[in-house]
Amino acid sequence: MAETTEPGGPTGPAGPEEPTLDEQIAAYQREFRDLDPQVEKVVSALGRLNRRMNVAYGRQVAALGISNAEWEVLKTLVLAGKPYRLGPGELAKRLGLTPAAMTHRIDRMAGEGLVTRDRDENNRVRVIVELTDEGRTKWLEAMQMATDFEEDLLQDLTPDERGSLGEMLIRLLRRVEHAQPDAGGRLTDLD
Amino acid sequence: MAETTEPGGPTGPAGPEEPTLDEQIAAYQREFRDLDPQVEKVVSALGRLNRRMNVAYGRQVAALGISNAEWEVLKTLVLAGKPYRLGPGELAKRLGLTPAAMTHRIDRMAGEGLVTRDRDENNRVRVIVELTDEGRTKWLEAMQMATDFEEDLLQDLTPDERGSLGEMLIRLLRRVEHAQPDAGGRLTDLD
DNA sequence: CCCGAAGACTTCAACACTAAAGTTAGAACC
DNA sequence: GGTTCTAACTTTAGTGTTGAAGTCTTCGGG
Repeated sequence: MAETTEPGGPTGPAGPEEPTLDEQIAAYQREFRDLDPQVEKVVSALGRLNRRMNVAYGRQVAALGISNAEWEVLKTLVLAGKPYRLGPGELAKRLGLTPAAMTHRIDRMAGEGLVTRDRDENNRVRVIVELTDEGRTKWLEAMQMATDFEEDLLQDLTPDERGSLGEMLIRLLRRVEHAQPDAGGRLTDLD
Repeated sequence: MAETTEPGGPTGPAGPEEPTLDEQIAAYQREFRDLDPQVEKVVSALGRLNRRMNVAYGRQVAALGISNAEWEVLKTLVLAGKPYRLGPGELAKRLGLTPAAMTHRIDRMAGEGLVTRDRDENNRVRVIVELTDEGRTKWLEAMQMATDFEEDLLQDLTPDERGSLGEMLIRLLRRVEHAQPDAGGRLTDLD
């Protein structure tokens, strides 16, 4: 059964493999004349790196029986600090999803015992989502796995390199935040 | 109507705002003793940066009347090179989604005239998805917007900095790829 | 007081994606 | 040259998300 999907050459060693980063940039340059390879290299590497990292995180937390999406909620609640409470609206805003999606996500997580959902007694319009002890434990386990992974990931960089990498990324972040006052961008994934 | 969701202090200026990157790292350190702030800074900045960038891309291509998902398909076909053809299975693999999802995505895009879908006459099990002229034009327009944006994003970095940033990212990429032989990680988003 | 308006969710309908089962065309074997 | 295997898609059922409409509480006048 032939190779995979090659309509071209008979035995070309350059099959329709997924291109490496360098191949990809070369291909873009062929198709799009005024492309700065250095810029493209940074941007493409950023994108790929993030994608692989998210896959890795997903697998790790799956081992704990939670989804990446649930982990995001746990992180957000922990970041809010004791007593680990936030309303659905605020959670939705921070996670970058709609209130409707948040409602369902909280349903699930409450069913699994990771959070509780109660009406605010002082203002019965509001709802309070609070992390349970079980939820906090899950967060801790996931956090341990994540930091181990991250430490390993940066292993090849010297402390100086880590510093300058972080500094440059923050500069880019500032730039993109400045260019984007905010607006309703949906796209999941937190850090 | 009060602030937003503050059960704590009466007028604390530190409301439940979305934390800045530094606040976030400080919060994690409070909750998780053995956290390396430098590592966390890199990882968190990476995550945030990518999220904002994806939102930005999404808005730009939306102005052209296509979704981020559709743009990924266009990019993948262009990367395949002339005659801009790939099978649904190969597309699915490169985009990180299931063949089933690919089927529907191609349906839509064929309906919009961005691609054509035909059976391979030499092997009628296979299907060939090919970019139309309109699809290629859309890609070009999107590419122009994307590169303008990327160029602007990196504006504050010197050529040397761009080079070392790219080099470090690629080192990280290699490490994460090495640690992840591949496996079936789903998570969309391409570069 | 009672009424209208605003705020904070929740519900509903439509859509996109995944996992698993189904379909159909070539390949391999005897 | 028919049976079985495999590959490449498509279909189906179930989950998660969005956008819009609906519900319920609280606030602000008249």
